[in-house]
Amino acid sequence: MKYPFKEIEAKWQKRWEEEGIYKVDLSNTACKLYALVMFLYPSGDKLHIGHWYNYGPADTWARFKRLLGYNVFEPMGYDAFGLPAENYAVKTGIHPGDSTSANIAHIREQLKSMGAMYDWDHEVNTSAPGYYRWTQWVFLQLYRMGLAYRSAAPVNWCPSCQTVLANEQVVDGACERCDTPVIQKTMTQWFFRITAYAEELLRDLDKLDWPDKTVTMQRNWIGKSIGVDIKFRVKETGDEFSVFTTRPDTLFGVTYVVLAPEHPFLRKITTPDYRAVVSAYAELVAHETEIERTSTIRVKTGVFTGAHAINPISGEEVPIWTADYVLARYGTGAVMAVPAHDERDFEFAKKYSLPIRKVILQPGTSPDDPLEAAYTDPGTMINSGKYRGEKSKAGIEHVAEDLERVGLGKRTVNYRLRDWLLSRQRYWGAPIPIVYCPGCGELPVPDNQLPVVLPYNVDFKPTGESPLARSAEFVNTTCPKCGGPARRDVDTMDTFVCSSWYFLRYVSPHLDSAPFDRELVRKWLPVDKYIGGAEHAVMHLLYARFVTKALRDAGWLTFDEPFTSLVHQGTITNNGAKMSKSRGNVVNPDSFIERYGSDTFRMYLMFMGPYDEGGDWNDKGIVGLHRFLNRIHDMVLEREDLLRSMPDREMTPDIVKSGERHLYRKLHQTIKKVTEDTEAFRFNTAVAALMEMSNEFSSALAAGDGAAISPEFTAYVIRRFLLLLAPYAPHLSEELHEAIGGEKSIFASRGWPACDEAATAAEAVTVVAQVNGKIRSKFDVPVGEGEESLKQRAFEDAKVKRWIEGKQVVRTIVVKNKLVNIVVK
RNA sequence: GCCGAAGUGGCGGAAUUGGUAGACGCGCUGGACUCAAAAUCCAGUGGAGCUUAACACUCCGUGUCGGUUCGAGUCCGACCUUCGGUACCA
Repeated sequence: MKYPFKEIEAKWQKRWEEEGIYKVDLSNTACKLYALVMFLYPSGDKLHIGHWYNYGPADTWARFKRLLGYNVFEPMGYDAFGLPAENYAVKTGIHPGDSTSANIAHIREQLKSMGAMYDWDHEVNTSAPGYYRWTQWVFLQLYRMGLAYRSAAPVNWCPSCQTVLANEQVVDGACERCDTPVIQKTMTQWFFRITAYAEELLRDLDKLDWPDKTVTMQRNWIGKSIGVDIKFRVKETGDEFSVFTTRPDTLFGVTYVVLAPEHPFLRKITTPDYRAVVSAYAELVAHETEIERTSTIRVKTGVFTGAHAINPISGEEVPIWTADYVLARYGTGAVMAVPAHDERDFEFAKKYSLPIRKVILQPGTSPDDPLEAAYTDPGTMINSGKYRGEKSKAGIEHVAEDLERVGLGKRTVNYRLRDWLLSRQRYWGAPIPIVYCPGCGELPVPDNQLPVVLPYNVDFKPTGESPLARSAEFVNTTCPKCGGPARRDVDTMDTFVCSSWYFLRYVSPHLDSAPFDRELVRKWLPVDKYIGGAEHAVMHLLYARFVTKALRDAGWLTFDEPFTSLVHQGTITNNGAKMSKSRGNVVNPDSFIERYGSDTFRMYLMFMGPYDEGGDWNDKGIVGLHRFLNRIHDMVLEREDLLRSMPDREMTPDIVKSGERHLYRKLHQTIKKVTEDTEAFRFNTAVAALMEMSNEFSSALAAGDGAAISPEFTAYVIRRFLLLLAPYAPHLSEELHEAIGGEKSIFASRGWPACDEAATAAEAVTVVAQVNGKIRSKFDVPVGEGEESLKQRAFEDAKVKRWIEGKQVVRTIVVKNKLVNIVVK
C-alpha cells in the first residue's frame, strides 16, 4: 500500500504555517545560524529540477542544524529584474512587471509544496520599489566613495535592431533575432571600481571556508601579476609608450614590440605608407571576439606600422607592429616581444620572419644550441650586456631597479580583473539614480528622493536608445541642486548589483528607513552557510564580496566577507546540457511531487549522487526512495499502539539483550554516519546509511517474529531513526513522530540523537591475504589482532600455501586490520 | 583558446585518503502470494572461463596510453571525451 503522502504533506505544511514554527526570532542570537540559498531568478514561469536540487538538500541541512539546536534563519526571495523577462515582454507584449509577479506567485506556491523552513515574513523581491530604492542607495554609496564612474566602453550592437545585445544574444557574431553581423560600438557606461579592491579580494580568499576550486577560480580571475612598466620611445615621432612585462630579464631579447589594434597611439605613430594597412587591420580585428583573439591555437595575425621603438636598455631599434593577440585593456595595451622566451611571440616571429634572439639560457643547454621552441622558464641571462650570467630571478630585480633609477621603468602590479560595467540600456532594472543638470552637471539623486521609480508605461521595444529615454515623465526632472530642469540617467543597473547586497536585506526586508537594520546585521551576518551553483563561482560571488567591502569602508558594515562558508550544488543537466528555458530542456518537478510527494522527491535528489557534482537528470531510481519511505511508514504504523505505550528511555550496551546488541551498534554507527555526512553535505551516503539501518532492523524484527527484540528496544531504535530521517523526509517523520506519541513538532524537539561512540567500533574484521598483490584468501579476526599473529595465519592458510609453495618468500607486508601481502619469487 | 571540474556494472552511484572495487538504490532474472495482474516479500545479478545439484576455482576489469609501488579507482606524466565559467543569461 502506498502511504498517503498527499494528505500527510498538506497536513504538515498547513500546521507548520499555522503554528509559525519556522518564524525566526532574530533577537535570539544564541546559536544563530544564517543558512542562505542563492535566491531565485523567476525568469521562466516555474521552478525546475535545478532549483529543487539547490533548495531541497539545503533545507535538509538547515533542518539538521535546527535539530542540533541552532536558531536557523533560512529566507527566500526573488532576483526579479533582468533580461529574460524583458525579452519575453518584447516577444509577447506582456509587461515584465506583470509576468514577473505572476511567476513569483506561482513559484511561491511551488516552494511551499517543497516544505522548506523558509520564513516567509522575510521574503524579498528586487524589482519592488521598496527593495530597489536601496539598490540605488548602494549605488550612491559607491558613487560618493568615488567607486562609481562613467567611461567609454565597447558594447555589442546590432545595426539592424538598433540595440545593445547581451553576449548570449550574439550567435556566431550575428544578432540572434535578425542575423545581422554584430559590431562593437563605443558608448559611455557606468563602472564600479572593483579593481581598487583587487588586492583585498585576493588576500581575503584565505579567510574563507570555500571550495578550493572556487577560491582558485577567483584567484585566477583576479589574475595578479607583478612586473614592470617599461618605457619605449618611438624613433620617428619621439612619443613614449609603456609595455608591461613580468620578465624584464628578457629585455635584451626584444626584437619587436606590439601595440594593440585599439591602442590610442597607434594612429599617431603609424608612418604614412602604412596607414591604410594598419587601419584596415584594426577594423578587421574589431569584429573578433576576445576568445578568438587570445586563442593559443589560432594563427596570429598582425601588421607592421612602419615605426620603430628604441629599447630603453640597449638602445636598439626594433619595429613596432600591431597584432590581435595584444589586448588594449590588459596591462598597457602594448607588449615587448621576446620570441625566444614567449610562446605567442615565438609563433608570431616565425610567421613574420622576425628575429629570435636567445637571452635566457636553459639549464643544461649551450648558448649555441638551436632554439626549437620558446623557452619560458627561468635560466641564466646571456647576450644581455652587463647582466650576463645573472639568474632570471636576480636579473628581474636588477633590470627593474636600473630602469627605475633612470626613469624608464616602474615596478607595477597588474590585474586581469577589470572594473565592473554595470549600466544597461534596458528597461527592466533599477534606474541609475543620477541626474544631469545643464548648469550643475552630473549629480546624485539625494537619498530622500529615492527610489527613482521605474515607470510602468514605457515602450520597451528596442529602438536604439535606453527605453527609459523615451519616457518624458521619467527623463524630465528638476535638478536637486538648483531646482532647474534636468534629465535623469536613462540606464538601469546590472542585476548583479541587486544580488550583491540582498543577504543584508533579508534580516529586515520591510524596513523603509534604511537598507537594513544595522543591529540585526551586526548580529546575524555574515552568512554562515551559503549554498548555490558553481556557475556563480566568479562573478556574483566576487561582486557580492566587493560590495560588502565597499559598504564596510563606508561605515555600514563591520565584517569583511559576506559568506563565511560556501557550498556549491552541482549542475543538473538534461541530455547533457544545463537546463534552461532557451534550450528547452527544463524538467518540471511538479509531476513527480504529484506522484511521489515532496519527501520522496527531495530525498531522491539527495540520493542521486554527490551534492556538489550534480549530473544528468534521470528519474529511474525515484521509485526506490518511495519504496523506502513506504516501508518506514508501514513499519512504524504496524506497531503504532505498542510504540506509543513505550516510554522513551536511553539504553546502553549493558542493558540491551544479546539479540539486540548488533542493532544497537548499527544504530549508533548510523547516527555517526548520518551526522557526519549531513554536516558535510554528503547526503547520498547518509541516505544509504539510513537504508542499511532500516534493512537490518526490519530483517531482525522479521527473523524471530520480533521475539529477540523487546518492544522497549524497538521504540528506542525507531524514535532515533525518525529523528535521523526528519531532515530528509520532514513531512513523513512528523506524521510518524506524532503517531507514536510525539506531542510537539519533531523540529521543536531539538533532539538530534547522541552517538555512543564506543559502541560503534566493529568487533571483528576481515583481513585479506595476498600473494604478490593478488588476493588469495580472507579470514575474520578480532579487531586489533597483532601483526605476527596475522602473518602466521596467512602462512598457515591452505589457499595461500598453494600460491607460495616452492617459491622464495622475498618480503611480507602486514597492515593491521587490513591485509597480509606475501611477495614471492 | 584560457580558467575550473568530472569520467567506476545495463543505469544513478559507493570505496575511513595507497590496502577486500562495485555499499545503497534502480533495472533485470527466478521464486512466493494471487483466478490473474499490480503492489509487496524472498533469492540472484561486473565480464569471461571452468566445473556444477551445489560449494569452489581461474583470468580480466574503474575513459586511453605510459610510469611509481609489495600493492593504484586513489599518486605522477601525456592524451581523449563531457560539463561549468569566460566579464550584457543569472
